[in-house]
Amino acid sequence: MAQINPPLTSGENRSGAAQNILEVAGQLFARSGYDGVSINEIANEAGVSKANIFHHFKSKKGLYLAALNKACSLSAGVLEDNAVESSDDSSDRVRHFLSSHLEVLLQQPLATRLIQRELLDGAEGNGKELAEKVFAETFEKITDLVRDVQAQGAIKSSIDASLLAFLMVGANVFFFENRDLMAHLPGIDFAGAPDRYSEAVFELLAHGFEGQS
Amino acid sequence: MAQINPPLTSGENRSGAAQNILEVAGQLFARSGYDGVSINEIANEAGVSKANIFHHFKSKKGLYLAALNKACSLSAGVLEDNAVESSDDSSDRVRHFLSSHLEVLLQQPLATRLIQRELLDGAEGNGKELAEKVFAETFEKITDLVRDVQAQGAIKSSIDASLLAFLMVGANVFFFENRDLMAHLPGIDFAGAPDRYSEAVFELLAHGFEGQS
DNA sequence: GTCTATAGGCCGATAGAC
DNA sequence: GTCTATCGGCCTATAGAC
Repeated sequence: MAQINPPLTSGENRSGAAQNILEVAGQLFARSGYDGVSINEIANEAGVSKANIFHHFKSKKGLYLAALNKACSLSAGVLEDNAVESSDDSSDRVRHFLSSHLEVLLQQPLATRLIQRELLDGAEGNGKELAEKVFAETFEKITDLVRDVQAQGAIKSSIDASLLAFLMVGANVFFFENRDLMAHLPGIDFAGAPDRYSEAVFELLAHGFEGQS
Repeated sequence: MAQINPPLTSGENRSGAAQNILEVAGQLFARSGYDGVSINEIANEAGVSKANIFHHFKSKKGLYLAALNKACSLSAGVLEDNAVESSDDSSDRVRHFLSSHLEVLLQQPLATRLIQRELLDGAEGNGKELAEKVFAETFEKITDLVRDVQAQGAIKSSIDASLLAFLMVGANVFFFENRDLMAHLPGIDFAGAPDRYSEAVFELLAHGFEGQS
């Protein structure tokens, strides 16, 4: 299937110095947000001069968008091959998606955080559409998967596929966002254990909490 | 029951002008984050001079913390009376908590957003502990509720109460965070309908997606 | 309590040498 | 491509009149 939109660059066309700047900028933007980082800080951390940054990127916003672009490219690309392919028996595909989606989020915490941050405070017209596209694509992918499994009869036909997809993505994103906070909450035994979390979420979503077992 | 910690002030002890400043600051900080708002902007929006802000609040950070404090007070207080009290039959309490918790989030979008933002990018040592306390208290409240209902037999004993509580809070927070984005996603019919969302989430969590119904 | 005026510093961005 | 030096502006915060 051909790419329709211009491919996200993710920075591999740039010189070594530019790549270094881009990576450092991504880290700092993910940590502190666009307004919370100065070009000076990026320059110091990257070991280059401020002017050099403006040589490789036309403005602070341009640098930020390049970093966001790279993050979106990373985040969208990995899920592609990982989660939809396991064409075993039907309901295992849902289980597999849940765990590998969370794995993707956790393996690229900076990219995930940058995208989450952009969804939270992105001003309309900057990179927000980019982040929203990544979100929408993930969401549609899993909705399709749910509908597929549903057609095979392993998910009740009365279930709203969009809702189930939304809850699955939400469960994973919420885990990612609060993984540090969870660690010092009492009585949570899945805090540092995403695999156990994924499995427990699947069991709960599959069978529900009502009953006597 | 006596308050142990010093009560969150929520701003009602302040003069009219100070309250006005505090409210405007809360709105702008919620929208753009701490670094994304200047004292000048707050002063203009509030119709006072910059110096007047520093008369009522000792610093920008002090103003921010006051706004965060107010938001935490609002967010923690409302849930108190609203959700745990309905002592009807057991599993209805879970349903009721789900919908009224979401209602609280949506009725105070600025406070909710300010707290969510602080959880995302708060530097350790500013107001992050405050926001974490609000989160932790909500979480413990619902965990207790789940355990309670579980003891009455309406929730399987095999379910991890912490996990169910985590998922419920997460489902609501995720809805809140993405309610604007959802509106232009295809195939979501619960986008502008939190009540329908709450009910559907309850049904799914209660009975699961597996089966033939 | 509220204002105008201003201090002192860091900001994003540019000029120009090498 | 990389640097030093610098510009004009906006920032937080303060001084001091009223």
